Amino acid sequence: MTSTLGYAILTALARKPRSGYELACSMGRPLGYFWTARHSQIHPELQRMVAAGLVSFEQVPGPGPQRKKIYSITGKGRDALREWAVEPPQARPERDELALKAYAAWLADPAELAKLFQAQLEEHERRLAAYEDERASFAGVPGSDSQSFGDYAALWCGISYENHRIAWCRWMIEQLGAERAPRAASGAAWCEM
Amino acid sequence: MTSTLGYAILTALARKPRSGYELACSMGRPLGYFWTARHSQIHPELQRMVAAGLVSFEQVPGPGPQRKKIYSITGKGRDALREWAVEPPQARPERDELALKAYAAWLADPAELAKLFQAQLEEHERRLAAYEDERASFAGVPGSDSQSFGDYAALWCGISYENHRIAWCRWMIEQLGAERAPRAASGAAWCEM
DNA sequence: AAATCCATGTAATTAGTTACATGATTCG
DNA sequence: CGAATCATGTAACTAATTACATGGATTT
Repeated sequence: MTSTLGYAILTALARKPRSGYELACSMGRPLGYFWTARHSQIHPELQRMVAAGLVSFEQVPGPGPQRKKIYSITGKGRDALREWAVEPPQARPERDELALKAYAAWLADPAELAKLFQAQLEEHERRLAAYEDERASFAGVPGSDSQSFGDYAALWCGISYENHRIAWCRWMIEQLGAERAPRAASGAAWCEM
Repeated sequence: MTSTLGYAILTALARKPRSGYELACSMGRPLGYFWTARHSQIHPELQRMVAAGLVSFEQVPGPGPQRKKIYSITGKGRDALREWAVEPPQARPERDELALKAYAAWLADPAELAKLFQAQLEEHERRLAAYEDERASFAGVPGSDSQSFGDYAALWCGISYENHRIAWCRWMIEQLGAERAPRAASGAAWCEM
């Protein structure tokens, strides 16, 4: 019915009403970890969704030229979101530029590539630490019918993903460091996390 | 210099010369696992890259209206690829529709959502099995200066990713099955793979 | 006074998908 | 003889980014 961005907006509005600005810049934690959009994409999308009856808005006198709009999800929007949530995701092909660089690793300078993977590793370690901090604020797994279950489930996914990425970066750095030295297949340790 | 698609094409042509058709449909294993494009995107890109001197082509009498073109990477193309390989990847924001659905899980029907994650789980298990098959054809880790190191590195990434995804899907199914029953935080087993 | 934040929009461009268009060869 | 495969291209459209444009309120 709407684009995936539309549903991303609906998941945010289902939690609490927001302005387009808030949607755009608080497309940081946790939503921004798995879906992002700029305000230039969000504002037109909100207009379409108002026209489709999925969201409504209310003008409030916020700063700026007095034209702050607070958007809320409508009953129709909530129904659409509920239906969408259980439909299979449209298989968007994975595009992983770092994997592509790894695929071309054999003709690159190993030391330079190792530096690149080191920087990526540190970035993923930073993200993992931030996710772990957030996880620490949960006392046990929320029930699957509670709002915070969504937060927790997405966080679980993020932590698992960062762990995978960290393991791969470490392995790459190790391999690139061990230039020319003969390597044994590391047996049971292969792909171990 | 070129788009990322251009570099994806160069990584393929650096291994062996190919026609546009072969590039398009053999953007299956292993390249297709982390970068894909349709022929309608590949043909114009090849034309641009010929103009930029990154690839060259040779007409050969293949089937069809005799106009099969075999593209090869040029010295300039190889240099560009070498440089690109060690540059930091442009952070393209992650867009994960399944994580988005998980984030909206609290207002969806748990049984239906579990079915969805079950289907995803099976898909990832199929892929993992295919990757493991490919991995079995390697006798140890190739040296980082050999062409097959690229294959192996990308495969490692793929296997690790599928393992992460499988673990998350299993956890989601478990949580969605345990409707309403009180859940203990599964302690040390949290996010365990 | 300048910078930053809050706030909303439009325009231009790039990337990517789907559909349209053509045509020879090979296999059943 | 029809379907699938090999082969190359263009056109239309959707999604997303970057840049342009405006302007009040708050902080330094």
